[in-house]
Amino acid sequence: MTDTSPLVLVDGSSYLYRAFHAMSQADLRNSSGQPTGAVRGVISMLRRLQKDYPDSPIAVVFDAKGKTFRDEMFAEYKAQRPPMPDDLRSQIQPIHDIIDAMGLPRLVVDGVEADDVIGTLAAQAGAERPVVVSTGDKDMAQLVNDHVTLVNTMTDTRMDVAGVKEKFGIPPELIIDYLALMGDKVDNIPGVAGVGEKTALALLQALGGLKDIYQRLDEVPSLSIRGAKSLAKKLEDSRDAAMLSYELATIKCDVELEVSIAELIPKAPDNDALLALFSEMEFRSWVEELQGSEAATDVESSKPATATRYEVVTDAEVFHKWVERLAAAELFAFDTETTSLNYMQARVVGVSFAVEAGEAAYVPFGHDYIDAPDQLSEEEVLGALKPLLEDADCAKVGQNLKYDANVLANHGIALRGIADDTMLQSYVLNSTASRHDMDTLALKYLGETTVHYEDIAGKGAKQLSFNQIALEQAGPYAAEDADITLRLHQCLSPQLGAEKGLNEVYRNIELPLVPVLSRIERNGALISREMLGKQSLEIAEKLKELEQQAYEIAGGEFNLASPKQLGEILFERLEIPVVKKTPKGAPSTAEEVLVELAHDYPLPKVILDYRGLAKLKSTYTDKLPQLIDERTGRVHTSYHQAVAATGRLSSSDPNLQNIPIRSAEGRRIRKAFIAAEGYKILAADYSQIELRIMAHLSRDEGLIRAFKNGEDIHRATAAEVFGVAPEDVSDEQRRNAKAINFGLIYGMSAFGLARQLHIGRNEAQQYIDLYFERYPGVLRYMDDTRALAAEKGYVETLFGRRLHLPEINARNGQRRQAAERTAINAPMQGTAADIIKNAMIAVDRYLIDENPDAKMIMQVHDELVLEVAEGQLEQVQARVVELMSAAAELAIPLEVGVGSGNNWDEAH
DNA sequence: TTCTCGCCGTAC
DNA sequence: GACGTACGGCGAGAAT
Repeated sequence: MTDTSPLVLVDGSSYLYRAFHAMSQADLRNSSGQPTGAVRGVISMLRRLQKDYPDSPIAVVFDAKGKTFRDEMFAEYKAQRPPMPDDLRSQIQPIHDIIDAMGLPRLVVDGVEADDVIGTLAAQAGAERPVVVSTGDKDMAQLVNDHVTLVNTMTDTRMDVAGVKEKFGIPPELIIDYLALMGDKVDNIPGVAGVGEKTALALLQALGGLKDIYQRLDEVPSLSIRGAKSLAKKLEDSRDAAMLSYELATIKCDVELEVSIAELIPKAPDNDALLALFSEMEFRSWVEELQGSEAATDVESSKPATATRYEVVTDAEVFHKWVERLAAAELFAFDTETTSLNYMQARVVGVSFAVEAGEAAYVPFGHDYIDAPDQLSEEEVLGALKPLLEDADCAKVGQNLKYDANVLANHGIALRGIADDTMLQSYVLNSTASRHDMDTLALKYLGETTVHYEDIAGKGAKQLSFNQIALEQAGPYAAEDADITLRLHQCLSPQLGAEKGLNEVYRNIELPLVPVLSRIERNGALISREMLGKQSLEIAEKLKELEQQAYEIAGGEFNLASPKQLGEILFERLEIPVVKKTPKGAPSTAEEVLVELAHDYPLPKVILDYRGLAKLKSTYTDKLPQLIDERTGRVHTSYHQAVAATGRLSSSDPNLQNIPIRSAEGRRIRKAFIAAEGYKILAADYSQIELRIMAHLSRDEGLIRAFKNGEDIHRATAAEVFGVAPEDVSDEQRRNAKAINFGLIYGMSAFGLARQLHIGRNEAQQYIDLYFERYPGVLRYMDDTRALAAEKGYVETLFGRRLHLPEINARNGQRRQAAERTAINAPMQGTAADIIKNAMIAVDRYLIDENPDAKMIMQVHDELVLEVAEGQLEQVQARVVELMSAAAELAIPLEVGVGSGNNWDEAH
């Protein structure tokens, strides 16, 4: 604890109301119906404050029950306030309990309001130490001075003296006068009748405080204020009310308190109590966090926090000492700082390292703000590091090293020797956790609050790039990244090592995939700007026509892209019956609804066509060309390896995994994914991989037989379910069987199937019953999976990847059922993901070892896309199919379909 | 002007 | 309400 850590005073009552109203839309409740929104809001705000001011004394202040001195002063004070809603009242006790368990001092003083307690404590702190008042109440601005700042933790805004002047147009000293003139409807402070915000401000700016205004009443009529003539009389009439309002609005700063600031030190949290309270409220992520960090906090409390030694290295001798140290180390953590998040454009401007926990260095070489100190040169730093970074035997750990590998490649450095990646360690340990970024992991596993990038770089339009950040700030931030990475590694490696299956997924699949993905990303996909541009223009023409048609039918113009406006036109003006509603109760205009309405009305068809084309244009034909890299002429997606809970990759900027294929106009976009001169696009995809996995996992004889015989699986299913010979299966029967097959993979219910097939629920249930009768192994597998999930709390893929299902035993039926559906789907989707990842590693190794003129350019869940020199097409194609088929040993063959052509569409 | 949320639609 | 996993564009309303 230092003397300069600010005293933090939290206006609990103001947050209580604000959180309640902010969260009321969502109507959060736990499964026993207890409302929890305000609890969550208030507690998350306190957690943020704790993180922001870890060493500060703190008080969380609430209004006392019963009358206050203001009520004695003015009987009508706050008389207009409606009684506290029951849903809020019932949340107060839990909030108090949680605050106590968090170890935070909680204050309630009879006869006064929270504001007054806060004002008094702020006054007591005086100039001794800075005070931060956390509140959502603007009235508190009167407390602001050189030592006191206001923070609204819900909106993350701060207000100091200058901030008050900016926001209100007057200094803090005049805030009470301002409130007295204006009055306050909510608190029933009368103010001066007829004076609102504008007039109050003008008066204060022209004449000074309330007393001055009343002394200079004669000057009022000549002021250039609207209604100045009658204003003096209004003021005169309300003189008493104004004086009373002034008293009411004044925060009392001399309340007698039984505690002193020195006593406002947070205690260690009672984690057991917290766990029970969070569990009761069903705050899942906080429960998880507590459970995950138990080990960490235990360790922490038993020994003092390690002091950190972070240095900025600008001296050649010191730098080379570090390099020697890195070379001699068994393992080191490192991180690059760069100019951009775009890995193709980013330049490295500094590198940080850590060898021992708590100690780290940042070596800048590209910071170029005004008056930046002298730094070592890029050549000297990267030149000395290159041998280490490229040495496969020199073990390194990082957080999301794919990014570092990509940017180092921009400097001609090929990163090797990736011993561990903490992001992937965290992901494999618990893929259900929502984020695996370093800040989150540091808090979760180390109990450390890290410096956030936004803290030092700002945010929004005025965000600085890293090379513009002063070394005083950049150094500790960058060094901390390396230090935290190393410490995370020390924490996560043993956890992973203790789980054989998880460790294998991590070692054999995720880690080796990193350099493979890096290469695919950097290879990029060649797309034709011309073709997409032409398509955009043509679509624009068609959209214009459709728009005109829509206006004619609707009898007026409206925004076709607005579901709200469209809903009004369709269901109010045209009086078309509402088929379905959105979860929020608005009439749905979703595709399936419009398709149905299109039978009977002309407008829905036009809207459907419009939407389809507008989507293609904005998301694809307009957007993709913007993402072409200037130098390579290609688009370079980012594959995310720690996002999808099932183990799949995801892709963004651009997302290459949802390029259209189902419509002709959509396929035109695939035609724009072309091969370079002399090359062809090769696309290889697994056929029915998830159903094959289901056959393998369930060991169902019928399903296995069908796949072994190479049958058309949907036709075979139809033959079984509908009791006809395979050759007699009608198109409709096959279509229905296909829907059943997909539905099974997704854990679909009879209701879902009925909706999909537009049949009755009973009929759908009959299909499902028949299916399970014909494929009893599948039924057994599904039952077993649900049971196992409920018992263990997770499900596994064939390769041992785990997916945690915290809600599998939820009392809330809807949530539990959702978890059960995930339990059914995840082993199949996840095993498929494991398999194609294995295949990618194998194909990559083949491309490197045998060096054909070919490269992988895309992965789309069950498909690999390569760009291959024409002369080597057949050879590469054969090998890719072979390697993909051999990526897993199942009870049935893994069939791979393959095609090639001048573009992605032709390759299908 | 910028941010967040809901809705919708694309892929596998 | 009711079918799993993603990403992303747009409108609308809130915050600024």
